[in-house]
Amino acid sequence: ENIFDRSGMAPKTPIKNEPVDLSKQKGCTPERNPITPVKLVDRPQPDPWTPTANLKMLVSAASPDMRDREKKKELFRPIENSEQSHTPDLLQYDMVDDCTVDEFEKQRPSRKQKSLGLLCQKFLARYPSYPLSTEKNTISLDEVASILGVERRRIYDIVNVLESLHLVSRVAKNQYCWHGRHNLSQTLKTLQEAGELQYGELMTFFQHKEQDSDYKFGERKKETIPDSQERPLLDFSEPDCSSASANSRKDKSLRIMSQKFVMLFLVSKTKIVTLDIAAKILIEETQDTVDHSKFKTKVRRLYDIANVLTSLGLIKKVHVTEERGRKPAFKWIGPVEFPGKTDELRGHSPTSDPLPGMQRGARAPHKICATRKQRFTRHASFNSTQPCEGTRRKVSSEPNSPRQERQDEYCSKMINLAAVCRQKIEEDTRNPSVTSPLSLLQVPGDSEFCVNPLPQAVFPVVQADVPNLSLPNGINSQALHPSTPAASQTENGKPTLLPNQPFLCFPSSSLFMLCGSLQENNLRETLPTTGDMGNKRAETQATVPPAACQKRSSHKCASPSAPVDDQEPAAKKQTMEESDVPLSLVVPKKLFESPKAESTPGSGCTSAAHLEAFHLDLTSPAAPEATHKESAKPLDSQEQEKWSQNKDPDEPSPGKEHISKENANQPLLPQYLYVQPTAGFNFLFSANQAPGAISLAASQLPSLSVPCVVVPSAALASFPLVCSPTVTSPLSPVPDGTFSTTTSMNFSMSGLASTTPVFIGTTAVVTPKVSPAPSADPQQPAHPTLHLSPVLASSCGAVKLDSPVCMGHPVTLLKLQQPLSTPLTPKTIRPARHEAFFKTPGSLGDPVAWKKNEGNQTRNASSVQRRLEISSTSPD
DNA sequence: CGATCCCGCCACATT
DNA sequence: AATGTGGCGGGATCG
Repeated sequence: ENIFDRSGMAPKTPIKNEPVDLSKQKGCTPERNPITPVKLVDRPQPDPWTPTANLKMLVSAASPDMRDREKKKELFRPIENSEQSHTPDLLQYDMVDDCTVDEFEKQRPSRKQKSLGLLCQKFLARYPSYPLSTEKNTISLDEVASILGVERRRIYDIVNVLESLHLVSRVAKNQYCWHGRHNLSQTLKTLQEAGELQYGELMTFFQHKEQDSDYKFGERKKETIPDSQERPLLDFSEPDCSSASANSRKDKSLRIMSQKFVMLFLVSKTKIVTLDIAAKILIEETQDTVDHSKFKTKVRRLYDIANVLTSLGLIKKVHVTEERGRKPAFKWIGPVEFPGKTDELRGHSPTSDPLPGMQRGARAPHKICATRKQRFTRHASFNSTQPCEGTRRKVSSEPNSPRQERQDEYCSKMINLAAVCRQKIEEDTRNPSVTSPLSLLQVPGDSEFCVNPLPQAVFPVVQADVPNLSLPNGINSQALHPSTPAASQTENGKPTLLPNQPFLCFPSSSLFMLCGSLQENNLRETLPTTGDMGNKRAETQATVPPAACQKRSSHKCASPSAPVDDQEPAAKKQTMEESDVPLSLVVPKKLFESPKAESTPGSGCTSAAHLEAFHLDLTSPAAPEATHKESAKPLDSQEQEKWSQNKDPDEPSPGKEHISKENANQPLLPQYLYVQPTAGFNFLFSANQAPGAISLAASQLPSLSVPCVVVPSAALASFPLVCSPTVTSPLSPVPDGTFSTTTSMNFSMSGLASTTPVFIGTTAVVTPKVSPAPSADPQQPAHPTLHLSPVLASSCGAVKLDSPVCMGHPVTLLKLQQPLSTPLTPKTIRPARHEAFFKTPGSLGDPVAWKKNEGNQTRNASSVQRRLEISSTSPD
C-alpha cells in the first residue's frame, strides 16, 4: 500500500508536513515523547486511495474522537496528554483505538495542524488530479468530513473554493462530484478573460501605484473618474458579493470571491496580489467607504481561499515590501498561459464532463454530469444591487496613516471607477425601477465567470425616466481600459474586443448588450457552429424553427462529445482558440463581477437560443451589416448563412457541422445588441440575428445566455424599441445616438399595453402583438419562436419560469403584471425590476435570486430555475 | 502586536 | 421541523 500511495501522493507534500508539523507543534506539550508522529500507518486504513489517504484516514479516525474530547476538552486533554505520553490506557476510551493516541498529541497541536490548508491537502489527496472520465467521483461531504475528522463546515470552505474553479461541482445535497483539474486551465482562462475586463484597469493601476509611489497616477485617475459621488449608488452597486450579501444572502460569496481573487492574479502582471488590495477590490463597495470590520472580514475570507489555493499549488504566500512596509501577499504559481486550452476540455470531457454544470445550484446533477454542457452558469450571486446594508454603513474609512489614506483613496477611486461602470448602470437603474442591466454571457466552459448575469436586471428595463446615461461615455471607456492591454484595442477605435476576450465593455452605462458569437472553445464542443454565427442570416434563417434549432443545440450540449461535434471541434480548436473571442458581450463591468454562473447544460443551450432569438427578432437586415462593420471580425456571410442552415435542428448532418466549423474558424464576430435606454426600456439584442443565426446560436449559444428583453410597461406604449442589430462596437458603443443607425425595430405591443411588460425570448420576437420586427424576418414570424422566457416577475407574478422554454418552446410571451406601476419603495423597486425583466432561462435563475434578495429569498425559485435549466437540456 | 485563521454560532435555504 | 449551507467574526495562536 505504501508504495502505491507514494506514487500517488508524492505530488503533494502535505502529508509529509503533517508529521513534521505535529512534532513541532507539540512543542508545548509534552515533551515527552516524541510521539511518533506517524503512527498513522498502523491501522487503519481502509482507504484504498493513496497513502496519504491512509494517513488521513488515521487522522480522521482519530480526529473524531479528538473532537469529542476536545469538546469535553480540558478534561480530556490532560488525559490525552498523559496518554500520549505513553500509556495506552484503557482509560481513554478512545485510546483504545490505537496508538493513535499519539496522534492526539498532535492534536493539541497547533492550529496549524488543523489549518484549512492542511485539511485541504488531505482532501485533495483523496482524489486524483485527473480522474478518468469514467470514474465517477462523488464526494460525500459527511463522509469526507468524518474521514478527515473535521466539521462539515470546514469542508464547505474547501469545496466552495474548489467549486469556484470547477474542480468539483455540487451534484446534490451533500454530494459533490470531483472533476479534477482537467478543465482547470480552461477555467483559469475564462477567469483571466473575465478578470481582464473587470479588473484589468484596476490591477494596472495598483501595480503602477506600487511601483510608482507617486500618486500621479492616481490623481489622473481621479480626474477621470467620476468620483465617488456615486457612492450612494455604490452601495447598491455592489456587484456580487457585497450586493449579494447585503441583499439577501450572499450566497456563494465565497465562491465568487474565490473567482475574483483568482482573476486578480491572472490579471496581475506581477502575479502577486497583496491581501489588502485584494480585499479592497473585492469589496465591491467602493472602498472608500469600506469600513474596517468589513475589510477585516474580507481578509479573513481571503485567507480561507488562499489556503485552499495554496493547497492546490496555485499560489504561494509571499511578502511584498512596499513603501509602507511589508505586506502579506500571495503569488500565483499556477499556469499563466492558457493557450487554447479548450482543447483540453474537450478532450477530457467527452465522456466525463466533468464540469458540467457547475452550478451548485443546479440540483440536477445527474444531467449535468452526464451532459456537461454546461457552460453556463449562473450565479446565484447575481445580486443586483441592493441597498441595504451598504447604505447604512457607508463608511467610515479609516486609513491608517495619512499616506496610506491617500493611497487608499486612490485605490478606492480606482475601484470606484470600476464600480462606476457598474454603477452607471445602477444609476440608471437608480431610478427605481430600473436595475442594472446586465447581460451576461457565458462563456463556454467556464462560463461561470464569464457570464454575468446580471442580476435580474438583466435587462433593465427601464423606466422612462431613466434614459439618460448617467455616466459619460468617455469616462467609462477611458477609465476602464486605460492601461490595460485590452484597452489598447479599444483605443484603436475598435471595439474593445480583446482578442482573447470574450467580452466587450461598453462605456455607456445604459446599454448593453451582447452578443454574439461565442465560440469558444468550449462551445466548440458543443456547438460546432457556434462561433460566429452568421449574423446576417436573418433572412435566411427562417428556415428553421427555433425550437428545432434549440433542440439541436441542446443535443449537442448534451453530448458534447458526440462524434459529430468532434469533427468540428478540431477545426474549431485550431482556429478558434486563438482568435476568438467567442462571445462578446458587453456588459457593464459590474455585471461581470459577479461571475457566477452555473452551468447547466440546459441553461447554456437555452441561453444561446435566446440570444439567437434576439438576433432574429431584432435583426434587421441592416443590422447584420452593421455588425460586421463594427465588429472587427465580421463573420463571413457565407458562414452565417450556413448557420442558418444549421438551424435546422433536424438535420444533424455533418455538413452543417462542417459549416459550423468553418464558422468557427472565423474569428468571432461579435454581435451586440444595443439597447437604448432612452426609449424607456432597454433591449438587448444580439446582433446576429438572422434566424439562421438562431440556429447557430443555439449551438453556440450555449454559451451565451441571452436574455430577453424587457420592456417597461409604460414604455411599451410607445414602444419604440430600438434594436440595433448592428453591432455596436464596444467602444463605439453605442452611442445612444447610434441607434438610429442601427435598425430599429418597433414593436408595437399594443396589446401588451403599458403595464405589462413583455418578455421576449430570444427567439423570435416576440410579442404576439408586436409587430415583428421590421422587415427583418418575415420568416421568423413563422417560426417565430418567441420564447418568452420564463419570466419572473416576482411581483408580477407572471411566472412562467417554468417554461423551459428555451429548448424548444416556441415563444411565449408573458405579460407581467404591472409591477411597474407600483410605487417604488425601495423594496418595491426590486420587485419592479424583476418584473420588468425577462430572463432567459438561464437568466431566470438569477432573477429569481434577485427577488429573493429583496427580502424573502426565495431560493426556491432559483432552484426551480435550475431545475428547469436542466430539464431544458432536453428540450422537448 | 500584527498576522493568521480556527471554531462554531446562527441565519437562511432546502428538504 | 429537520437538515443542509455557509456568512461571519470573536478570539486564540502564530511569528
